[in-house]
Amino acid sequence: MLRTELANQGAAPKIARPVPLRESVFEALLELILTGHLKPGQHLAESELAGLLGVSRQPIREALQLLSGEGWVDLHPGHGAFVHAPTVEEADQLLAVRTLLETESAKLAARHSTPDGVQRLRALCVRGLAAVDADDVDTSVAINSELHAAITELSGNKVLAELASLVSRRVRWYHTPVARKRGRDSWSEHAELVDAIAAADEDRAAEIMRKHTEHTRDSYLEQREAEPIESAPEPTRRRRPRSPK
Amino acid sequence: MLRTELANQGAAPKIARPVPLRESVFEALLELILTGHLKPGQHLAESELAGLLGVSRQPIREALQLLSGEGWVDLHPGHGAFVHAPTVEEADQLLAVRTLLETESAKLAARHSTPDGVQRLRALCVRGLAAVDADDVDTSVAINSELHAAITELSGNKVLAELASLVSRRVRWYHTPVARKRGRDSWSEHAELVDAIAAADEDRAAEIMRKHTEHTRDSYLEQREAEPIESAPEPTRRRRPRSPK
DNA sequence: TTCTCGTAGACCGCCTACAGCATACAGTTG
DNA sequence: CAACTGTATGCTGTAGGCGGTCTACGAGAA
Repeated sequence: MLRTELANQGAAPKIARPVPLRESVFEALLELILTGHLKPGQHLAESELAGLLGVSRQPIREALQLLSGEGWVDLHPGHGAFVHAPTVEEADQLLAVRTLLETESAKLAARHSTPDGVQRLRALCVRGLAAVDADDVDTSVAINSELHAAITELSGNKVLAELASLVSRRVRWYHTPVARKRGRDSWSEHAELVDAIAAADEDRAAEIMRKHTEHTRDSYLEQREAEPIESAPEPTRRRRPRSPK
Repeated sequence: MLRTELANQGAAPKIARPVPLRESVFEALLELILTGHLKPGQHLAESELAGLLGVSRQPIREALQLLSGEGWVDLHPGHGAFVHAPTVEEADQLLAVRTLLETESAKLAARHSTPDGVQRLRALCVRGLAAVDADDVDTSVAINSELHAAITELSGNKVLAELASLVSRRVRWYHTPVARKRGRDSWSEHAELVDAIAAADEDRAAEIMRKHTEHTRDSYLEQREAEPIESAPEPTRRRRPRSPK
């Protein structure tokens, strides 16, 4: 994983707005966190990451700040960065907030629904079902995210869409394996949801979305004990300060 | 405004965890933005700010990243940082999201209300009313924020509280002068709200909060034309790239 | 006059270097 | 054997500097 490799991720040899290194680093580190190569609670030494990615500490620092802003890592001044270690309590709260934001989005999407927008949603539903039929879990999860993002965008409230997107990304960290369990159910709920949006039935859309996200939550809670998130062992080189408060 | 001045803002001569310069810079820049010394749309040259605050460019860069994460400035790769220029559309959306988050917080706060927590809220109401009686608008606004923060914390959902806090801070940028208009009304609504929370009446608390935030919104909308936010004139040294997508 | 092109200046993104603090460990003392 | 202290090492936070790019501006051509 060399520097050139990182910098050229944009494909085009010359881009009008060159993608700053920090964004490539951001993506790379997030990938490492989501795939579990960097475990929750683990201390992230800047020099180490710099060596690993073949860049200097500077872009690493900036990427860590960005990651901190989205809640992926915790920054403890003077102690460095640590991969955020989600607690079960926090996961519950995130899921609750997600339900709140997505429900409102669905309501607004129904209020402002357009034939064009509905058609986009239906297309995503088709692709999602196809992925489930093909047992392609990863694609199914990806399209699921796309669908939810499309609904929040259809709501017309960009601020709401941004927050929902943020929270959803965090949630996905916890419950990706859930999709394996309830793939088909999830997509039939999606179809109903889109129908409600197409009919501009705000209350029904909101209600379906609320139930939908709560189903997802329940599935997550069920299998939480089955496959708990693995954390880094406590003495991970550098300890985080007690009661950071 | 020298470096020593910035670094020693923590008051105590020796702090266990030395506050990194970037956080002091963050506060300083945010203050400059909120007070209008840095106008919306204005280009923020790193060297200039570094000279102004008496630090090197590094902490400035990191502070700008943090500010970007909270939506106060926009970072355009290769073009630098610009003070975020809020549109009326965005303000409306922020206010709508605030209503959503605060309403849910009030509902949860009523559900989880404790005598101890309610007492804290009442104390804040008393102080707030006192500030209004003394015509101390700044203090009134500050305590208003404290009260809302206390309610979101009482909800027991930290994720929700954090988001609500973030959105509220953004909102306050737009409507601080609103408080001047409807100070007393606002605090009588607060009192009702706390009563509902004390009575553990979820629906009533939610409804009061919804109306309360919408009143605030209406007041803001009314005086928006009266005192529009002043922006920096277009040619502010460096232009931001056209249509960043 | 208006458009194009070339040049100069300014600024950003990144790298390297250094000072200071935090942690770990070994030696010492009770 | 346990607790404490001094020292060494690693890491963070900040400074300063370099190369490349973008903007602004003036000269020349249509």
